[in-house]
Amino acid sequence: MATTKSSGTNTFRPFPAETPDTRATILRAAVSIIDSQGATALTVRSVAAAAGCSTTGVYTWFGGKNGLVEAIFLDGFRRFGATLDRAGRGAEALVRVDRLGAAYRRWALANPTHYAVMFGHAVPDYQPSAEARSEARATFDGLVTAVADSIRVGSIHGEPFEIANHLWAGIHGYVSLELAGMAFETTTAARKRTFDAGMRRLVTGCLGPAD
Amino acid sequence: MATTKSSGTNTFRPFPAETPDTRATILRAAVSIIDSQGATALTVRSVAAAAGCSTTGVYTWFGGKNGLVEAIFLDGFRRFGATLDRAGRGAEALVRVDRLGAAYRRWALANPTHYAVMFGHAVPDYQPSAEARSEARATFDGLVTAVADSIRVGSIHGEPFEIANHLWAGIHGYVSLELAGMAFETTTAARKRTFDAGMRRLVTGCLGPAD
DNA sequence: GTTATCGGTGTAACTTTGTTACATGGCGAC
DNA sequence: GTCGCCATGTAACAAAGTTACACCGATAAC
Repeated sequence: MATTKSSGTNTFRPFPAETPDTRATILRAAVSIIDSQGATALTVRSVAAAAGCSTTGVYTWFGGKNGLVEAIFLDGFRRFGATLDRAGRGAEALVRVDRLGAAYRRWALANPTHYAVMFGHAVPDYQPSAEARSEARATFDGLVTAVADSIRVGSIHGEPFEIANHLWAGIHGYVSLELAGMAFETTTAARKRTFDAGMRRLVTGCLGPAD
Repeated sequence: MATTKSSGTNTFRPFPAETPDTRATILRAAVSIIDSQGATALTVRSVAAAAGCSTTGVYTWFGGKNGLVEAIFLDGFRRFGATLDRAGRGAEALVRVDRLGAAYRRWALANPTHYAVMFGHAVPDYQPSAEARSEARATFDGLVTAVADSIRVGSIHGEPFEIANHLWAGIHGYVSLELAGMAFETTTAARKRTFDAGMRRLVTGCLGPAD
């Protein structure tokens, strides 16, 4: 039920690092498991064992497996958003778009299960709550506006928000198909070339007027 | 182990419709469950009950749940491919592309769980085998070449295969985000408008030279 | 005609996993 | 010092994938 209890009985904590912070420990263990062993290995028991607590701890701090997965979902979007923010700094308009696309693909390929939890149904039964989806979208609002701003000074015409959304959909499409094993290319180098060409094509489609 | 046993003891079957064909019955039941109740409800027991047999039947004909899901996977691509084939007939180049995109989105939204099994990890533990992925790609080879052919007579330049792949990725990106609840628009009408605009933008990106 | 073999079937059990009930213990409040 | 809260652990329950085993009917062999 109660999913956020970060401030427990210890109301005065001069050094927050001292507290065990069971919730963070469990979440770290869960992310570690899902990254290293996949979604199937993410069981309440395995998480509890890795976190050094009993299964009850997962229910105390996350309300159940769903709550834990939702925390993984949100954690993923925060990290993903931070990575994209870093990649999107400096450089000029169109270069920034290219870098964001490359960083997007790199992060997704490096964290395939995490990405699947965020955008697919990697964990059965789990559906992100409205709040979680909203926060996920908020993460992308940052990206979307960054892209839009970087684009506005370029040679692109059209509504910035719609263009950023279009780029997002296209990039996600390439990455999602590649992760699903549906890419036609057999080598990673070839897939990267295809992705890069796709990025150029996507941007090309945004150079003209909306229609 | 043995997944295909369509020819059993009855070597001579003057009227194939007479045979019970347990395998087809089980598969039909599974597809029905996954379409109407989602991936979570797809249990070996529920499928067996719906098919009017015991759980052993699923193991006899599909080798286990994985084999059953793989059959669903393949069945989905066959139906999906047939739908796209129907939608892509007649009409001229760019119109065909638009119709294919619309049919693609319509099928995916009408069969969300099935689509998730085919392109996401809707069922835990299941990973399509190499043969299944190959057959799925073969289904799309039909689409890809159809698109490429329909495009070749149009005003589009570039390698047909790459362009068709690009359109596929873009369409899948929009549809996949919409199915994940990540679309920014709140009404289905608005989402359709965004998708249509995206289709135009995707095609626009293919009008110029490759780079 | 009798018998052996093979393959599809059902029952029942085992294992894993999500979940919950209940008892315990530590900590602050009064 | 006592009470109450709440995080925790143990143990149990229910659901689901899987497997062992016995059964039965048809076909083939003799």
